Amino acid sequence: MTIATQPHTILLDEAKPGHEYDVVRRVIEDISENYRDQPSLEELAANAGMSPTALQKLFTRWAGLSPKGFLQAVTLDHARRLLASDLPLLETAYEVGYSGPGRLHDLFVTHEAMSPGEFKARGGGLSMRYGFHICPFGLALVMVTDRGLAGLAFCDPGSEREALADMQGRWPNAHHFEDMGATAPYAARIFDPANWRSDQPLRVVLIGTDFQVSVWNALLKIPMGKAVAYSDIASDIGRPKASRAVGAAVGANPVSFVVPCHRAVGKSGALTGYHWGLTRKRAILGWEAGQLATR
DNA sequence: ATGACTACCAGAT
DNA sequence: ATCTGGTAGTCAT
Repeated sequence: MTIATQPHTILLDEAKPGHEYDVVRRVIEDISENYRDQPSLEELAANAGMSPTALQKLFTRWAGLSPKGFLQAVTLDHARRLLASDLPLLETAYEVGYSGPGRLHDLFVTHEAMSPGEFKARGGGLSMRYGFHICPFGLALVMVTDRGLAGLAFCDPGSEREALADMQGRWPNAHHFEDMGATAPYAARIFDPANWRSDQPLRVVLIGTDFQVSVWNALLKIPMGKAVAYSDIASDIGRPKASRAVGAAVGANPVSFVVPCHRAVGKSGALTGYHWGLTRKRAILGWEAGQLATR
């Protein structure tokens, strides 16, 4: 069924990159609501209020993938294939310890977990610097400590307060202050694949319960372009029946995108949920497919 | 009590 | 043959 979208006129700032994702997001919503009847580029463009060629260009520049390609990349069948491919990969793939650097997540991440004591302190004695940055998926709220990246959240322009509250609530005892200068390099490093290099691994600090950390650790092992079922993660961490609890832990991941919680899907390949909005999950998955295709 | 889960069964298409 | 919806196990918060 087609939603009668108002002929919303975009008044200002159409060229700003932040608004680019706005357009893309609407198109993605459109696609995911109507993907069953294979909307044509013309229809999508009409709904978005722009010319087919303009949309084609914008979308492709954004995702590295045409709207059509994106449509396919986010399909159930596709997700199933990602799942089916090689499941043993979780067991074998990378050698990872809690401390040693390793090749994880094409982004190249070094991660360490905070001690249980530090976790219980709920951030006490920790300084968190934060900043908002435009990224391919809207606004990114980046939070860092002197030990590395501790938080990454998404939001749309206008809802910065909520995102910040959400994040700060996770470490209520920390000293939070804004410092875009400190966070900007992280944003640049994270969202531009050109900067994903092993010689400067991204330092990440995982702050959570033991169970959560083990789940996030498992997520870190999923390479780009692959997906894993919650139940697979459950088996991987040695609690085959805890898939539901795994879902909760995945959902609690404070470092979204970097810890690729978007690559966790239902056993059927269905995208079951995302703390920062299902549309965003689709966007990230589609964008990743585009990065792979362009590589 | 509550889920970003699953396996399973009954109807419906 | 498939899809949909409800149900009953499960387990860390």
